[in-house]
Amino acid sequence: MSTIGNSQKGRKRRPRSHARPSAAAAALQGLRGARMTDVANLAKVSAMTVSRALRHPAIVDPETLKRIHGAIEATGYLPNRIAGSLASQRSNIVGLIVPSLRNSLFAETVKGVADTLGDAYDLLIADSGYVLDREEAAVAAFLSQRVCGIVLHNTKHTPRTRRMIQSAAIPCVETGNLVRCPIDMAASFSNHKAAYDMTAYLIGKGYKRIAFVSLPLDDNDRARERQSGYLGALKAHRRAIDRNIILESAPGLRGGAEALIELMKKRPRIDAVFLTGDVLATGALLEANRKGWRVPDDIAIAGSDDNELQEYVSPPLTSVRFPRYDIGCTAASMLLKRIDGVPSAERVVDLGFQIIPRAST
Amino acid sequence: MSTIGNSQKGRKRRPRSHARPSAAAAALQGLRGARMTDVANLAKVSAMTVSRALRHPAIVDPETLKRIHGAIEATGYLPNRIAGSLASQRSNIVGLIVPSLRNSLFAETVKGVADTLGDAYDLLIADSGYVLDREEAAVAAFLSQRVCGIVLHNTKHTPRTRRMIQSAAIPCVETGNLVRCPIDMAASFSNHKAAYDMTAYLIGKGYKRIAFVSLPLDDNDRARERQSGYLGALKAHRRAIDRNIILESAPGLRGGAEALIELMKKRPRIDAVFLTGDVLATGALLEANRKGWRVPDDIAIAGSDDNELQEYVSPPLTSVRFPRYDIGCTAASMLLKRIDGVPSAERVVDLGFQIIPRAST
DNA sequence: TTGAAAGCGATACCAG
DNA sequence: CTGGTATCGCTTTCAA
Repeated sequence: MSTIGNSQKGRKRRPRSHARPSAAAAALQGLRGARMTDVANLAKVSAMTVSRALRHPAIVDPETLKRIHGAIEATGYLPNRIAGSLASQRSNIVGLIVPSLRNSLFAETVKGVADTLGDAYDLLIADSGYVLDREEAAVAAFLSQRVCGIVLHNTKHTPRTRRMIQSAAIPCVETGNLVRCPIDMAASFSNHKAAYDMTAYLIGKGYKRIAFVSLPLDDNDRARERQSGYLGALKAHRRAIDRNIILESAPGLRGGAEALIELMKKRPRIDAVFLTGDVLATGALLEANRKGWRVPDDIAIAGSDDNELQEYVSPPLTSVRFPRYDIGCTAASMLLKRIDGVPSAERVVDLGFQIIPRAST
Repeated sequence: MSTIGNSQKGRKRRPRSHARPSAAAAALQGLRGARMTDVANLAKVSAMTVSRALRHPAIVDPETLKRIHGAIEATGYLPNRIAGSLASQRSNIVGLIVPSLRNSLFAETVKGVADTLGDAYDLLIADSGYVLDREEAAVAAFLSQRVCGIVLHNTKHTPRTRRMIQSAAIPCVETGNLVRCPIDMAASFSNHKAAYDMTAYLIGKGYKRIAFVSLPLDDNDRARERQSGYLGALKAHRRAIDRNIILESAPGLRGGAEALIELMKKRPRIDAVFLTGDVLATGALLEANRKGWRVPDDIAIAGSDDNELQEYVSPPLTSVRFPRYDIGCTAASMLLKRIDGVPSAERVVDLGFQIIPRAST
């Protein structure tokens, strides 16, 4: 019957070790590690009511709500989502895997996803380094973390990756290429068609010998699609295909510059180059400027993945614009719809692309 | 006494709704949602032994281990880290907050963190949009998620942000600027000194009227530090300070281009500009090229955050190089050390920077 | 080297 | 509108 207070009810148990760094300090600050029960005791309600106050405030008495919020404030309570997720069997974490965190292309998509997810969801990110096995490992890690959805940039996967995601039965959107048979859903554009259209555009402008440069095709389904789009356009227009002017290049400005140099050395008769991927086209253009090769008179240059830089160089680059930010937004919103149980319209969404003609061709 | 099998022991309970999408299908595939108990039953051991097999294989009998791995394979078991984290009171998720996911500067640091964390930790990422209140919200979300450590790019925070992190008592590294009093730890370089040194370098090259352009100082401690470094160098060299040639610019190539135009219009007598932040310097250089202003004869241009592009434009840009990738690596490794209980050496690590003189000055 | 029991902190369900 | 109770799936502890 002490008159000291009823603090008894609040803190009991915790017999396992878990040594909290000084219960005294915690009490002093009234902050460290308050649990829902602590809030409940302070507000003279049950933990359940606190839980409701947080999740469905509308069905809680306004007065009660006020007391609870006061208690939350006083204790510095931060809900434990680990416990919440375990109990409710649902998490609010979305996983995203890109081939490279460095590449600012992907940053656009990441930003679209993050913006669309908003405050209600958190974003787990991993980098597959363009390696399928690393993607698989990241997927396994994410599934262990029980993410509520996955966004993959890659559209080529190991069998186990597909199996794991399908078994987990969580929504998944692939964004790197418009695939016919997605694991689950896809939001993207057709790399094949983009390359086809750009090549056709160059042919239409009257260029006779058009070279093609991309990143290495190995494990890179996007690059592969683009090369096949280029080849398709040549065939459709009955142009000869010359394997000598089809290159795979290292990434970076230097990669593009070196590719151009090689092409000009080997086959001076080419009159146009389409460099797709990374910043290859910009690298080539800057190199042409340095060498004094006139663009487009000596050599026309077209790029892809349009950005502010391609618009600002001289001459500005003809390019294909991909809606990467929108793709991120769309991917996230497809995920959210599924999570919210909205009957899904389409599983594969084509966001298209746009050829931007400029002075370099 | 059925002779059908002992599958009885495996699947019982689960009376709450949680309707798993068809237990039959699950059984068929033998995959969906196996729990540790299921693995244990199949391997004829207790769940505890499975747990040990996963976490401390060395202390489990090799034969037992083999059976357990077989069972894991057969069931497609993926450990549930939510449950694991709740039980062990520790998570393996690190949280990272950058001002902008779009900016490739930050991508370097993100990559450094991700690479260093390796497979044992997952990375939660948020974007504060350069707004302190959004940083605070992200920190609250991360703490709710019970991250085991936090990396912040910002070094200016709301009081509540600091309080939350300190109360949570988890390791935290700030990376955007070398702060004297970090919340916990810091790994960075001095923005002040970098700007000071670059300004002094320009003075040493004989430039008389040096303009300064940065991103808006508002809520941006890095930009603030850089401006003060510039001012400090001018003072130290007894140069007059002219507020008319100190600009805050919008980001992007366009921002840099417009800043240069404004400076040339207003004060044609300036002979050098130091543009720091984003891609401002590159934008200015490209604009100078377009306008036919000779660099460095008409106007010298220096930048910061050196990258491949600054090296490739003509003339190549004098710049300051920041070790952003290393900063990410260092930040992550400081976090890991603390998590592993390694007695921490220094709380603040200065990674330095490097002035790269090129033809633009 | 292995197992049984008791939590971790929240939520679902049902009763009041 | 509110509370009691039984889990969620794993790890800690302690005993065998």
